[in-house]
Amino acid sequence: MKIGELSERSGLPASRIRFYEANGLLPEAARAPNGYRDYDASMIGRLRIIDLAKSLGFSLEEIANLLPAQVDLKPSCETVSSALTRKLAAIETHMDKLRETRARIEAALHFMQSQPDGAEPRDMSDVRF
Amino acid sequence: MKIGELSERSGLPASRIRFYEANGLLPEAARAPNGYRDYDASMIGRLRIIDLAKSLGFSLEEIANLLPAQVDLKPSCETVSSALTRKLAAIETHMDKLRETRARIEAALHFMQSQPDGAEPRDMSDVRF
DNA sequence: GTAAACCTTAAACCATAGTTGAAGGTCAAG
DNA sequence: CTTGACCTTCAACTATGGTTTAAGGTTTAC
Repeated sequence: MKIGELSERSGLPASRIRFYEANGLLPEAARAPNGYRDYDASMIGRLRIIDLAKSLGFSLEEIANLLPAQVDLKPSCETVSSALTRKLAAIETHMDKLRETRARIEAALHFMQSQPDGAEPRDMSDVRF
Repeated sequence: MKIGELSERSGLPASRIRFYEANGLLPEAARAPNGYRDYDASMIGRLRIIDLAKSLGFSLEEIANLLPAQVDLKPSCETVSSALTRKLAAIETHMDKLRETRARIEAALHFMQSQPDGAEPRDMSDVRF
């Protein structure tokens, strides 16, 4: 399969497939005698895994580290599990920050509501949230 | 007060103060006869409000829309309250997305654990999380 | 023979929030 | 009078991440 067909079958532009290869998310493609990339059908699955990982919040760099570029070297279940677990922890951290910001915004909102109607928000400069 | 003094008193580099003015976060500064910006003490408070808003997750563009550049035109409590309320809603939306991603990662993790030891993660391509 | 598909490399794009530099004007001290 | 500190404007650069496009050159297909 040439890159154009893989592109059609995967729904990704060929430029992106080349980019992923150049950045270690895909193994270096085998080449036909004319120099064209030559893929087998398993690449479609691999591209879907990449999409899945992206949608779970993994950066391309993380994905490249997780899916080794050597075709026959596959990540162990432990490698993947621990990456997922770490990503879970990162999400918790992120959510904690959002909760703290939410609390500060709520405090600001309550402060606004406790102020007389004509108060000037600029006076908030003395207030700490 | 010249920009250098405002810079010292506010803790922000003069370059940033000029940048804020150029981007509509601050009113156009009054000018001394020599062209130098001439500030009064209220600017310090205004800069602190900007810092506060940034720390609550408002972008510079949002802040510029919220704090009109005309010195004497001040946002009403309602304007500020509704901006805060909208930001709160945005945070909830964001947290919902994180919760969904977290659930999908957990599903992937459970799937991994249910797999035999030698299973190849690349086979996950058929699985939808 | 010409158009479409492929190749490479490099550069541009998007957004955000600035910082830095160049070229030049102004001001206080010694 | 001159040196250095400060001021002006405007443009270009920084960084991050993921793409996309452009330019220029083969190869294949009809």
